[in-house]
This record gives sequence, C-alpha cells and structure tokens, in this order.
Amino acid sequence: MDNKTLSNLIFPNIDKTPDYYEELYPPRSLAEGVKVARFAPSPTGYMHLGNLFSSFIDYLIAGADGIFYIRIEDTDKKREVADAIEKIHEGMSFFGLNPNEGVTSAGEKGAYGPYKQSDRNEIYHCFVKKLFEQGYAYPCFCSEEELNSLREKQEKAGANPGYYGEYACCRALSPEEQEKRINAGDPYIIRLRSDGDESRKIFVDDLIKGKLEMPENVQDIVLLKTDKTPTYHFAHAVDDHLMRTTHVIRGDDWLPSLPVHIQLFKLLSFKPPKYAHIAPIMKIDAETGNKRKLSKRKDPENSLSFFVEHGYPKEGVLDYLLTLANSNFEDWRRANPKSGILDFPFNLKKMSPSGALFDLAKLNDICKNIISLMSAGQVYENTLKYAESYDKELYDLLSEDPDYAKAVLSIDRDVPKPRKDIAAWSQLKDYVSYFYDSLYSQAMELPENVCVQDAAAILNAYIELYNENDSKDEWFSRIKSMCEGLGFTPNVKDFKASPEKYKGHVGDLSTVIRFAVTGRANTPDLYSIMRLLGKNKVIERLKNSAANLI
RNA sequence: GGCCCGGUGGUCAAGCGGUUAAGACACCGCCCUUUCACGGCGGUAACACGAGUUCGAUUCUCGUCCGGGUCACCA
Repeated sequence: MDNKTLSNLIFPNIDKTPDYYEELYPPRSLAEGVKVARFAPSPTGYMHLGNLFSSFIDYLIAGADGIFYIRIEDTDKKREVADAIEKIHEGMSFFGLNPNEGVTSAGEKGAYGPYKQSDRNEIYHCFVKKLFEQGYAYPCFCSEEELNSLREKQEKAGANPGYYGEYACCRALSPEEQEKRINAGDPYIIRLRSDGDESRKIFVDDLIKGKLEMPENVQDIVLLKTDKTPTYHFAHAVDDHLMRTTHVIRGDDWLPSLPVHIQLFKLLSFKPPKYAHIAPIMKIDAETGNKRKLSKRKDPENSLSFFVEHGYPKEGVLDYLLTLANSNFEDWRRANPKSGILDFPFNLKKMSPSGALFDLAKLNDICKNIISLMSAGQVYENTLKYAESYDKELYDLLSEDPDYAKAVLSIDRDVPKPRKDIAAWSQLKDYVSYFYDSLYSQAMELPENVCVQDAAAILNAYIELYNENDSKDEWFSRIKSMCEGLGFTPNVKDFKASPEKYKGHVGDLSTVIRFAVTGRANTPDLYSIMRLLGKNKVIERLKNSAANLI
C-alpha cells in the first residue's frame, strides 16, 4: 500500500494530470503590466456595498486594457441562495461594472472556465491528488464531535486550537488503516499535511497593507470536504493560478489566512498572485458606539437595493466609493466633471489600510453635484426609468406629458451655476409636486414679519396686477411696485439700513406669493414656475390661498 | 487568549524628519441676492498616551491604551 494506490482509491476517476491543465489554461498573452482581476462572490445572499466596493476595485485595476472576470464560489451548497447569482448580475450591470470574462448574465464567457467552482471539481481533485501523492495531503476521519472535544481540550491546556502537529491524530494513520476505513465507507475529508513551522515567518508585500510578516501556517487545513468539494483556500489557489489572475483583491478579513494561501501556492508550485486586502466599509454601532462592519441585518444602506430603491444615481454611488478608495479622486473629479471613471488614474497604493465609516451626507453631496450637471432630458430619462419600477404614480405623471415634465426640470438647469436640489430620483417627486395638481397641496407659512392681514393684502394686490404675458423684468417690477402701498420696501438694502421704517422688503412679498403658488418656501425661480403653471392655475391658487388666510 | 491590521478635526483624508498640520463633507457666520438655492469669503475643530533615537518628531523605534479582524468540513 503506497500513496499512489491510495490516491487511486480516493480519486478513481481522475485521469488528467496537472500538466494537462497547465496546457489547457496557458499563461495569458497580455502585454506587460496588463492586469487580470476577478470578482469572486459566493452566492449566499444578496449583493451588498462591500461586494460592490471590491468588485469596483477589481474593475478599476483591470482598467480598459486588462481582464475583469467573475467567478462564482459556490462550494457550499448549504448556504446557497437560489437567485443570488442573478442578483449579482443585476447589481453589477446596474452599476455598469461589466465583466469581460467569467459568469455573465449572458452565460459563461472566456477560455479559462468553467468559472463556477461547482463545475470544477475534477480540476480540484486532480491537484489534490498530486499533493496526496507527494505526501502533502491525507484523509482525516475525525468526526465533528471529536474535533469539538479536541478544541475544548486545547483551550483548557491553553494551546492554540486547531488540527495540527501532535493533535492531528489522523496524520499517524497507516496506509493500510486508511484504506480499510475508506473501503468501510467511513466519511472522511482530505487535509493538508502542513510543513509549516510557527517559528518561521512569511513575508508578503500587500498592495494596500504594505509589508506584512506573519508566522507560517501549521494547521492541517481542510482541502476537500466530506462531499469532496474544495474549501475556499484550496479553490483559491487552484483557480487563481489556472485562471491566471495577477491581482487578488479581497476583504482584509482574509488576511489571517494568507499564510495558508502562500503555503498552498508553494506546495502546488504556483506563483502567487499579488494581493490587495481592502478594509471594510464601517459604521458606528448605535448600541455600542463602536465601529463595526456594515451589517446586512442591521444596516439597510449595506444592501445595494437601498441605493437602487432610493434612486441614487449609479455614477454618484461609484464616485462616492472612489473617494473612499482614492481621496485624490475628488480633486480629479472637480477638474474632470464629465470624464469616465476609467480615465481616473486609480492607484491601489493610495487606498487606506483601515476601514472608513459610511457617510450618507457625503454620498448625498456627490449625487447632488452629479445630478445638477445633467441635462433636463437626462434627469427625465433617469427618473422615468427609476419610477417605472419604484413609483408608479410618478411614472404616470412624467410619462403622460413628457414635454411639460422636461420643461419643469429645465428650470434653473443648464446654467453656469445649477441648483443642487435632489440627490436621488426618489426625491424628484417632492421636488416637482406643485407642478401637478394631484400632488400639490396648499400650504402657507408666513415670514416672521408678515401677518395674516398683510399676506392677504399682498395676495389680493398681486391678483389684480398679475399678467401672464409679462417678461421676467416686468413681472418683477410689478411685485416691486406693490411694496410701498403695503408698507414694504422694494429695496432690500433700505430695509437692512432701517428695518424700523418698513414691515419688510420685496423678498417677503415673493415668499408669500411663492407659498401661495407652490405651497413651499424653497423652489427654483418663481417666474419660470408661474409661466409653466399658466394663468388659470396661478390665479386659482392665489385666490384659494388668500381665501384660506382669513 | 494567540496571531494580524489600524489609530491626524464629527466624517473621509493629505502628510514620508523642520509645514502657520492641506483639501472635501457636515456645522456656524458674513457677502452676493426678489425668495429658495448656487456661488464667494471666513470660522470652530485633529496628530491617542508614554518613553527612546535626533539639533528637531505627526512622521522613525519600543511600550501602553483604544478600535477592528481572525482563529469552521463558511466564504
């Protein structure tokens, strides 16, 4: 009984050799410096911000010339969620992070597949077999209970928990014993026979964390589970080598298992990729007051659907993420407001090694800027698309008269200093509400210095003077002309110089009229609004408001 | 507990031995102004602590403290 016969017993159907796969998946013929990055989610839930962030970094690293592919890590069927892959595709395509290889919404694409780990079992087995024959792997028959009691024993003794060294009892099994138990049908897993030495260090230069130094791995980690599927560690080494990944970008929660991965690459005679471990996006926990990773359970903003359902423009979310990744992006964006994101000279080394707190206020600011730069048509199209899925009422209003809607959205837009009123499409409904009778609700708040009688007087006077054909200058002159008769001044400076002489200034009149027409204190240019609303509606609202005052 | 990572204003962050310690968001004030905004100008606010190296430490070293991660047949 030797390793060879035993390995044939364990892997009876593996007839390929590692060399076969090396030839099948040759090194990519890419120009010097061109990068291959991958997004490798496991389909265990919905796409969240962290997923988006790391896939975005992959996308940026690959850039226009490199390869950005998606590999599905579905080796744990117990945790698998039915439509998770679909959600991943939805998320990626929503944000425009389209892979040029791997598992795409249109199926698998590329010469380095299959890209779903569940389809790669015989590849993994081939390489485990090799390790096995070299004596770097062995079957372990320990049950979950045995492992648990081992852990307890170790904890009592103050030893590090785990399956290693003297604690790795199945290491010592003779080949005959192994064969016997396998033939008897005892369940088993395949473990690595670690050759690591805790007193020796490994050195890695992480692209984000910098120079790292940690002890070699001594654990006999699991290579193949009872069902013969690989663990993450093993699949990572095999896949990223065979798919010729040059840059592995992943969350820094993987950092502690880096020694395992380095060891695996060494034992398999693979050249390790470059690693970049990114810090997670954090949030202050309301209960403890401490920082913690964004949680799927507690934090709605962790889910991509939060941004989609609120209608945050995708460009804004991406820009926000990029300011977290490279803080010099903000300056670049100011200088290049219309440039594509791939034009930015992204630099992994500029990423912070520690996790940033998610900042909704910042996201809002960025989104407001982006939307303010869009044309009325773009805002219309984006909102219509959003509303189609998330706000039927808004959708109907916008689509029933596109020209009117676009005219509404054109106010104070496409000017040198556009307004920044909305950060997300969902906010547009409120923003345009007074342009639609079905959404408009009459409301009246008065400036502090304007009493009800004055307000009524202002409105009644204005109803008399209003002329829908006025030019903007004429329109404003009329409002000014009303001032003196009502005890106000048309000149703001006069009012500031001697406020005791007047009830208020022309601005107060505008506020009263604005409230009467729109129901709010904060709107774009009132003249344009009144022109769009038309004479009948304006007069009606003015009269109703005046009547309601008394 | 072991191992690993991190610690500059409320937040994101520049900074690589000598700086009045940038900038952005948020907040406050002023200006502009027909309102609301936009914009402009200004303001409050930071190098966790203690040693050491050095002529000089935010920057380098060590320790302390604090925060985060990880120690699965999950990724």
